[in-house]
Amino acid sequence: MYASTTLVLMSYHHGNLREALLRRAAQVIAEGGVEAVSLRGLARDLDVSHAAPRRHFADRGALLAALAQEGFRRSLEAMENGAREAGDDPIARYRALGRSYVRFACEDPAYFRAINHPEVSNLADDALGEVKQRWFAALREGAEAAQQAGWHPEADPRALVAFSIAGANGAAALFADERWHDVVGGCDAETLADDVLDLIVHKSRTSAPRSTKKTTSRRKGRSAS
Amino acid sequence: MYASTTLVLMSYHHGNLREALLRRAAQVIAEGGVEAVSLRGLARDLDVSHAAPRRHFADRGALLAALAQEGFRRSLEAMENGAREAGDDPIARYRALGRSYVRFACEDPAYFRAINHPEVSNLADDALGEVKQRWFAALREGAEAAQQAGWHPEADPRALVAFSIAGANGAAALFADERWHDVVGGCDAETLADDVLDLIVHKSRTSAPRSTKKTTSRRKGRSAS
DNA sequence: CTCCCTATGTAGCCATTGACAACATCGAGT
DNA sequence: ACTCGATGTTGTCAATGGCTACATAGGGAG
Repeated sequence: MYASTTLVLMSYHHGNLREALLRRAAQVIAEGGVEAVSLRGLARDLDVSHAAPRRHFADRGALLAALAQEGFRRSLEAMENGAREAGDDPIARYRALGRSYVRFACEDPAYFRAINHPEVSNLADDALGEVKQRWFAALREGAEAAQQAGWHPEADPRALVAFSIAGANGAAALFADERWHDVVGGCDAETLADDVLDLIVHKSRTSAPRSTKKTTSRRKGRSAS
Repeated sequence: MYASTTLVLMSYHHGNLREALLRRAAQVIAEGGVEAVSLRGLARDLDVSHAAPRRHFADRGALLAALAQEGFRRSLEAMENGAREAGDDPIARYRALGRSYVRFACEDPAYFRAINHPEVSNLADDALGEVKQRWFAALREGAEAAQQAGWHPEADPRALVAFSIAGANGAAALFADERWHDVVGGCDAETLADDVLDLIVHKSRTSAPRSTKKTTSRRKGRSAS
């Protein structure tokens, strides 16, 4: 459980409370949503006083902002890795970008929720804003490259980006949010996600007409509510 | 301001507190988001005691659920009207369905937020669940009809519905959420929404290749942040 | 007409939470 | 050895949700 990085001095008060808070907060979000995160609750869980978190986060919003920032970083990393593995075709890369985002949302709902929670979106946090901009830039660049490679050449580039974000976020929410569990219930999330992504970024479909798809052997959880 | 239905007896304690609470709550959401809604705050705004709302809503969640229910009703009504006006072509009707939803989200962000707030999504409210099911059914039926009319005939119907919901909700969020104001800032929301909808439900494009579009003379607000 | 009963609103209470201030302690650098 | 900054602790306050007991208005039964 304690795979911490730099030989934590557990002798002192706590060690690295900041990281512990973020970790625990992510757990809490995964279990009960962003609403379930309370500074005092985290403090209790970590056996520190109720005011200890304040030394690391000015208020609840700051903690959520840090969490969202981490979420953007992770998701961006996943998206870049996905695009890299997808090869050179810009359209395939862009599809992989989106697919990686959806996968990230499914595998780490906590960070996805942190990113997309309205309470977090309204925060004015410089560091968070900066990461968000980078995230958005990656998407925009991917969309532009894909368009130049022939993806919806006639469309307004801004609409393409909006469409992509809308689709990707919507698809991700479909699987990561409690909200849709009953709607998509009973489906294999991986296959469904692939199909939805195909509808967003028309795959070069050289292989099969959907159903002989077998890229989907990772996991099938999160389908039955 | 008091266009109430059944001759309210203002002599008594308040009249129809329930409706007043819902109305005021919608205002508060529009101004400060769902988080800003507090039972006591509403009670203060309406000059009743802090426990009065409890006579009409068991708890905060019940009020939000009622609000979301109203939101689903309104949005469904808007969508059905939009589809009706769109004529007979199932694809055009489906596009109008989505377009109406996005327009609803832009014009009445309060209800859109109430519908989509994670805190509300997790509520177990029977009436709300029932309306949500009807909303979803309308979308599914529209998607099925559109598919039979030639929209993505090769796709998995479930993926089509998921794609539609994802796209519509994502697009709506793009315009109704604070979150994306900086991203879509500077664009004309109506045109952008039309373009995004075109990307979701490929319009029968008999008119022009995008830009001579002039269906968009309603309003242009909500583009500059 | 009076009495009771239900719907609705009120007043008071308590636990939880976020936020703040004052104080305590560890440990590093002078 | 002393000081000081970083980190935690205790105490406090206001706001909130939720609960219970109480009040009041008005309608219906006798």
